[in-house]
Amino acid sequence: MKVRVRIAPSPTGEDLHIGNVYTALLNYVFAKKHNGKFIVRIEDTDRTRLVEGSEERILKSLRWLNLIYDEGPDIGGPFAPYRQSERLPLYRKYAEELVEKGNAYYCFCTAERLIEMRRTQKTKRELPLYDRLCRKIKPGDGKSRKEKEKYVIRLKIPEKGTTAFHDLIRGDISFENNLLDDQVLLKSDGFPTYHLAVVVDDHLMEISHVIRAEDWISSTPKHVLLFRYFGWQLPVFVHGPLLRNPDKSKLSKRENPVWVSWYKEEGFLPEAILNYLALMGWSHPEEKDIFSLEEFTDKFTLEDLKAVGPAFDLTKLEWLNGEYIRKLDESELKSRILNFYDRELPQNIVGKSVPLVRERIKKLSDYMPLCQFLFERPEKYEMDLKPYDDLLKSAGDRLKKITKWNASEIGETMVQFAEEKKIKNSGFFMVLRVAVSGRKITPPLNESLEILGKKEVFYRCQNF
RNA sequence: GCCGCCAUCGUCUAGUGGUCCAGGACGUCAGGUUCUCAACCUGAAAAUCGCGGGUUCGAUUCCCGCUGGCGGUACCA
Repeated sequence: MKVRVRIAPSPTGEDLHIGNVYTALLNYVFAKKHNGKFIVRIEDTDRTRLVEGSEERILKSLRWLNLIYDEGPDIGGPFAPYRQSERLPLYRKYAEELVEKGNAYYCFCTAERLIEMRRTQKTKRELPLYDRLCRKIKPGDGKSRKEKEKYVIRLKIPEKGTTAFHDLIRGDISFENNLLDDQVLLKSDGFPTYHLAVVVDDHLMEISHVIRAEDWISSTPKHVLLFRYFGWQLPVFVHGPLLRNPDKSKLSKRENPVWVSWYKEEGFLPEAILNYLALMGWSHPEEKDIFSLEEFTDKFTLEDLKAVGPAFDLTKLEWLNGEYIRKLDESELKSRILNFYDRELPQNIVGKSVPLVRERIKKLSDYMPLCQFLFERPEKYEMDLKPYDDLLKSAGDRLKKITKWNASEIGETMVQFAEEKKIKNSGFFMVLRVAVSGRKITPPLNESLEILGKKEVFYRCQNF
């Protein structure tokens, strides 16, 4: 079977949601593994929730993450367009076809009636389903009424029986038909609902595997019914776990950063994010925690995916990110840092500082707090330096005399100096550190002084 | 409420009838190293395998029930 999978983000948020990244990763990896196609389809059928620029940012984030898609709204493909708002006539056509076949019907109920209906259902403790009033309208009457009245098209759910489907990781799942709602397929604004659009497009785009999160399980029977009514072949359904907040609720922006842009701004590396996500619901056969996307692709199988919703743990992501930073070679890390801070930083200083910070930062954003003093003189000092005025000045004088300005010379000189002054190394180095950087936590001192240069160090020993 | 999915250390997970008084990783704690902080090394604590029944010579592993968590229940996706 030709493998074609898709992700279907809706442009209703600030950016790509990290939960969508997870689903995208599963789809991407599955496609790559089977030499299939990974497709992005934008599901922009809800005009009320549409967010300006969202689609653009979603696509940009996918690229940033290196989840490169083969077909999509901006790059086209054999089944274009890949934006549902540009496929409207299609959905109408198929919805009408269903009405024609008797598997769907026009509904003229107003929003007010539906609200009222649900209210009574609630008080009578009945199921909150559409009462199927318009299902009784004769087909001919429906056809003529729709010419002058606002209407939607609803799916006709069988009154009896069950609708079942097979999920690749959860097995057989079945639902009683009498618990299913006569779902709206075509809204009164002419846009399809997700349910219609997803089925039509998945079929038309020849999607072989529908890999999505588990919150779609309960609407899958409606999709199955649609596939059947149309006489189309069912894709393989795979419902992965839903990422959770620490309290185990569905991952939300209230409790967790969810937008990819946040992770980018925080200095997480795309490869670390993907590696971390790969650990959700799946584990490497050799119990490895760190592996590349290629290796993940090689070892991954959908069947091994667990159905439990894992909690998203930023702490572990940070650790993993640190591991990835340490694996980067110096020039690569240098350019990532330079890239991360859009403002102009002196390349040579960043380059020299890289070996000093590589083991000290977990995120790219950790760089500046640690290295700011290499670029500008400290404004504040985390320690009162008054008592050490003389000490620092004479240390400055001593440093000035060094002819070969390098870390080891500086180190030896300072150790000797501390000895002469009968101060403990650790105490002395701390005073010097704060004088030069303003901070108690810095990269190794000698190397930092080397980078700063003799003149600047001398200056900072005199002025604080 | 109803329907559905799920259930191993705090978190991510391994394991599947005996080799598991449950293994790894993050985190935590202690120690080592050290000019600070990291990194690194060593070690420790941490899961009566949600509870109760079965099946079995034997269940974390199979079955049932319960409980709990989560999801769905829209002219949102």
